[in-house]
This record gives sequence, structure tokens and C-alpha cells, in this order.
Amino acid sequence: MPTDPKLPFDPIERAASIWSNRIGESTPMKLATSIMRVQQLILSELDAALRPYEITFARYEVLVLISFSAEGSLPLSKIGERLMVHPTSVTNAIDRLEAQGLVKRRPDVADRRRTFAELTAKGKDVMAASTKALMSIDFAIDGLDAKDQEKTYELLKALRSSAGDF
Amino acid sequence: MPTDPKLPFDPIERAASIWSNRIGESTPMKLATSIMRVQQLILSELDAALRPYEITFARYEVLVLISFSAEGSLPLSKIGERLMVHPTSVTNAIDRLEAQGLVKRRPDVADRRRTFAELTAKGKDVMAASTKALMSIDFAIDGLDAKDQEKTYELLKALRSSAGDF
DNA sequence: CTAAAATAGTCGGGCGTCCAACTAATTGCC
DNA sequence: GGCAATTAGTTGGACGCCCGACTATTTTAG
Repeated sequence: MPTDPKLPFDPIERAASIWSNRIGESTPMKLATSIMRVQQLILSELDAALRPYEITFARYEVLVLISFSAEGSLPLSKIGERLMVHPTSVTNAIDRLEAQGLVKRRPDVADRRRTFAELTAKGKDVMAASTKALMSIDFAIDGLDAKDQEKTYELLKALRSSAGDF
Repeated sequence: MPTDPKLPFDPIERAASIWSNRIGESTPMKLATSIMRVQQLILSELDAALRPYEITFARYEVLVLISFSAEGSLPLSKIGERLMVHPTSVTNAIDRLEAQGLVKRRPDVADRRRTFAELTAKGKDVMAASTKALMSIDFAIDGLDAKDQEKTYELLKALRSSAGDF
């Protein structure tokens, strides 16, 4: 496997160093891939627990968020802001939830650009039942004790805030 | 917001407890959502750094993995196994990489079920250049010092292994 | 008071991930 | 040896996420 002589390093060696743990070096890429893998694990568990209710974790979050609101409804933009997802992702989620009869769109008469989303009776039922299901699963996160969970959370919080994520 | 009397708890209160930090309680869901957010942040940074090379981090990982192999090629099944993704994700990634001329499929004459993927010259060039790019970005992970990175990694490793992820 | 800028939401398209189902080929077992 | 079980890869479809572009409305500035 010949190395391009123009390059200031051996690409193979360099790439290998991303994942291999060179003594005394920090290995950000190793951590990055680990985070991605853990995320995949957790999301898969959550989605599996929610499958009987025919919703995903993404949609579950939307349901919970709406039910939180004082008035029982939320403008779509607020949802996107709180969940930190793109506006189009909110449109997509609300589309599906509405098609399932769990959520209803309601225009804002005060500001006609805005649209509220509110739970239907069925939406509230599904939210309650799926919350119960989520509480009872044996969670990957539970592999850590409460103290380590807290420690991990604090480390990730530091990471996020230094990345400008509030 | 009336609560369904059939339910053994107030769904709204219960759901709220997922995210709010009740004193002295472990909050696995809070950690779960934090992990998902961090993953999103990191992946977005990596993909942005790779955009000039017209590849994503998912495809970058495939390139690196193939270049690692002793023979310079890898059966698709091995790629999926190492990256811990579904076989269809590998097919998808290799399809795109092949369409870009970065990878070539080669049938295995010994076992005709299998297909090897190997880098083209262009694939090697892109791998080298994009690796260089990834090395030079200011990474969200760098918000933690080397010691905290290691600590986080160890915590996540414990989490993964207890979830049966090897 | 009007024109420019900002905000809210949607549509179309690209990408990655998974699942179910299917074909082809190889292994294993009786 | 021959048929069942396993393995490798693909196809089609569902979902979530983002981006760019676009419409409609409201704010803001001159």
C-alpha cells in the first residue's frame, strides 16, 4: 500500500491513530465514536420500548414537550427550539403525530405565521402509556450507578457548554 | 388537563420527572438525552469538516476501515461488523462510495456469496486529505481536557459493556 | 409609512439507519 | 450425498435529521 509522496504523513498510519490508543495521547476520535455508539444503543432501546405504542422516541419527546406547556399547546418553533432540532424535523414529526391522531394543529389567531400543536385525548393516553413503558424498561444507562450517571452527565455538560450548546 | 383515572400516576408529572432533576434521584433519561445531543453536535462537526471532500463521517469510517485491512480490501460483512451497523447500511455506503469512484467492489472467487470492497487511487487520496482535515478541526470533544476525555470514555465503556456491546 | 429584514412553517431532496423479505451460495447434519 | 440451516448481500420501505429554497406574515428602520 504505497503512500502518496506529496502527503506530509502516512495516511494509513495517521488514520489508525484516530482509533488506536497511543500512549500518553488524548484520543478525541475514540471518544467521539464511543459517544455515537452509545447513542445508537440507547435510541434503539427507547424506540423498541415505544414500538407497541407506534411512536418513536423523537415523537415521544414532542408529546411530552407539548404536555408540559402551561396551555397544553406549543408553537412548532418552540418545539424545535427546545428539542434543538431543525424546523423541518418538527414539521415532519407533527405531520406524523397528526396523521396518527395524537396531535392537532391549531392556527394562532394573534400571529398568523404561527401554528400551535396540542395533544388530542388519544395523544394524552399514548403519552401516559408510553411513559409508563419507558419507566419500566431495563435501560442501558442503568449499567452505570447513579453516581456515575451524574458524573457522565456533568462531563457531557461541560463538553456541550464549551461547544456553545446551551 | 385532566388525568385519566385508570392510570396509576399522573402522566404529566411522571413525564416531567424524566427530565427534571429531582433531588437525590438518578436521572437516566436526562443522561440519555444529553448523550443524544452530544452525538448530534459531534457528528455535525465531523460532517462539516468532511464536506469539502464530499463524504460524510459514515463513509469516511468505511474508507479508513478498508485501508486498515492487511490486503487492502474487506468483505462487506466485516465492515458492518466492525462499524456495528446493519448490512443494509454497508450496502448503502459502498454504493455511494463506488458511485463516487472511491471504492471498487470485487467478487470473492473463493466464496461467491461474498464481495470485497477496496479503495481506488482516488479513494486513498480522499482518505488522506480528509484525515488531515479531521485532525486539524477544533473539535467539540476538545472542550474536555485529555483526562476528562479519558474519564468519559471509561464511563461510556462501562455503560456499553454492561449493555452487552462488545 | 413604506421597504427591508426577520420570523414561522412547509416542500423537495439528500443521507444514514433500521427492518422485513428475498436470492444465492455454503455448511452441517443425518 | 442431499436437504435443512446458516451466511452474504441486495432491494424496498419507513423514519429521522439536515439543507436550500420558498411563501406568508410581522417587525424594524429610515
